[in-house]
Amino acid sequence: MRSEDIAKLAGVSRSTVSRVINNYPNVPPETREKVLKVIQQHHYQPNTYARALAGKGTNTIGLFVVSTADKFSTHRIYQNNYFAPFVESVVDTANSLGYYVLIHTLYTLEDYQKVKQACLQKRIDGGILVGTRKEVDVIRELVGLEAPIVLIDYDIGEIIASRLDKSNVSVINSKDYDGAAEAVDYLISLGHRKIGMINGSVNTFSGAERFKAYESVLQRNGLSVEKGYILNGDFLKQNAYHEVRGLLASGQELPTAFFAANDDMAAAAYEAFKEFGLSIPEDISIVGFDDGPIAAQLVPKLTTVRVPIYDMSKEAVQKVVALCEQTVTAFSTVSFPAPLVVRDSCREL
Amino acid sequence: MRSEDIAKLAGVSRSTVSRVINNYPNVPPETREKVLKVIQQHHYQPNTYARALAGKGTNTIGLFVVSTADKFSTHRIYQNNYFAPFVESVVDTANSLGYYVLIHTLYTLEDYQKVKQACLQKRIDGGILVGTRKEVDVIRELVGLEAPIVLIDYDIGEIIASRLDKSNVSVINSKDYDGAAEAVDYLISLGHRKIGMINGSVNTFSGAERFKAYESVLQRNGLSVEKGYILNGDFLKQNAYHEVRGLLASGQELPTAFFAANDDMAAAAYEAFKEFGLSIPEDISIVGFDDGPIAAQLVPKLTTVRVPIYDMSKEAVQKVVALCEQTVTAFSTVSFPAPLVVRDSCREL
DNA sequence: TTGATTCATAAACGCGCGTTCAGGAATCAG
DNA sequence: CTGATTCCTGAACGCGCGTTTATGAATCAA
Repeated sequence: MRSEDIAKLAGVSRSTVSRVINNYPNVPPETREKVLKVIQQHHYQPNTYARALAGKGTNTIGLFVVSTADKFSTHRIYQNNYFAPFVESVVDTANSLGYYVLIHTLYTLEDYQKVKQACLQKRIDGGILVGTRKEVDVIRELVGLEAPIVLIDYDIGEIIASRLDKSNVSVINSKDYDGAAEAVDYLISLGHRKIGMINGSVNTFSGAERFKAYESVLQRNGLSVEKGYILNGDFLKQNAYHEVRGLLASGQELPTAFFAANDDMAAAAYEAFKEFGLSIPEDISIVGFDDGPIAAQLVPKLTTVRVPIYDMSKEAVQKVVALCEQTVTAFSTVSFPAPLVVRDSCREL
Repeated sequence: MRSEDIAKLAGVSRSTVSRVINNYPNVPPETREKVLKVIQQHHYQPNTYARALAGKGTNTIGLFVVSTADKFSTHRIYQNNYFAPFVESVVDTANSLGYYVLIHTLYTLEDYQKVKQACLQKRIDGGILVGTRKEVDVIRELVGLEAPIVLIDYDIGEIIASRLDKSNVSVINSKDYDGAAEAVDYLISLGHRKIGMINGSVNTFSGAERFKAYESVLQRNGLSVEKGYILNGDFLKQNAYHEVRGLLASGQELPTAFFAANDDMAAAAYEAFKEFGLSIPEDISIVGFDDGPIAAQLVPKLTTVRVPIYDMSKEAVQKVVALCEQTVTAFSTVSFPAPLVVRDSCREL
């Protein structure tokens, strides 16, 4: 069923059908009614690609989720308590704005080319990237495309930032440094002096910021940063679990508190602690990051830093859509606050 | 950058460029090389929509995830231990076959129209639906479309099944009835006589099958089906939690074992039991369904029925892609086995 | 009644690409 | 050397739709 068929059935020309569909003003009510009726009856839907080709967009945005694990890993990222809400929220927001979401997972550095490809092919009107690694020079790769791009959780350099208004790249992130600093400050205020860290991937914006804050706050308070207390994780449960067990089994003196770079790894620590007979918060305190769904489900409830995932993803979609529809032309950087949420996983020493 | 630009730069006609891109045999090696070089240099990518319009597909499949919750609910479905792996696996499989995935969430009955729309608009070459409700007459809505459709977790009637080879609709599901029967049989074999059920949405294929099996097995063993022991959930944690608490607080005699229609609701029962001082499996036994990631993470590890989610979603994508590319023309129904995985959440009476 | 203006609509072009078809060059057989 | 064949390639058409432009009808003012 093409628009020409509709035109014939309605006794008008194809142009008129098109004008009706696109809400042109200069078509008399009766004609409009007549055409709409035929469209309804035959369940006509304009061909997206012909439409796109003729100049309309495609109402499709790309969502590119960067995995810290590799494709063959058993750590599945959409089970991750950070990405899952992102995906869901992006899809819902986009749908409610009449947009479709093309979802793609990025495992390797080469996979980033998929973003460029999708834009060059005009497959998407714009794109959102979540969890981009720092070593990828995304800016240079993506700048200059026609499609607007929003990077969630990324930090562009100062220089590039100053020219951002001319770029097609916007950035949305949370104030991870501040949130992490507040978390560590909180532990210190409770009397903790030996504080361990369970790191996320430090080659991501979030991973790096959270660790930097940890180091700085310790130093600012005259506490030493013990290498042995820093566990290297990757935001995923499994590795964190083994790292924590390793420390616990080593026999060395333990920290009295841990700061985990995300909730999943904190949950892994919960398990390891339990297996070694350590109870939270009596024997050991812990703070997480993200405030994803598991945070409040853990026993005891996890004190953590809240990342406003829904707000961020909503903002990202709205931004991309606005840029696609040119209701906005300025690109921007938006930082959401990341406050500490105190629950039951820390005790005063 | 259009193919005509490439043609000019390479000193050939647009037709030749097209032939190179689409791997036509009748173009001499040198010419091919020359054109490919220009394409590489200028990062040319053919416009997807022009391509689609000219007869090629779009290499895009739709993934429609049906939510049992409503859009404004706080129960987010992609955090659900059943859907998240599905989404991830579908995306990965599709990408590895060179396909893109358009993801959509279906909340209301009207939302099912989105599936038809996407097909009619030629936005997708084919579609996959997960978790379709029974009351939706999806068959009638979707049959007759040009695009192939795969329904995961659905049961088409016998009559329609016999004509399935002429239809565009295929079905993939797990043998939920058998799996559930095995689970309840197992509890009975351990000596349990009072077995409760935590139901999922019985308006879905899975929900209905699992409950039917529960009833049948009890009756076959001469056990009565106690209304009071049947809790009505919706596959989501929160409601199950309140239902279980309600039963525990009611003061009535408790079952010695529960069969939960999925792992998430079993996890909710874990919490409720713990709060009422009941330990698993000493005081009460429980079996779940799905064998999602949390099953083995729960303490004690959950005995559950394994649904081969990755296999099913992989099969679904391969099926759709094969149908899109017409390497296969027969539509089919595939049922995967759902075996009981015995862990630590049940004890012998 | 006539010229000027508005309004409704159809014809025509372009979006970028795949593919068919025909023509020209090159190769071959005779 | 000539006619037949093969090989290569460019022109032309169509995919379905948005939009511009032109045309003809209808309305208005004078």
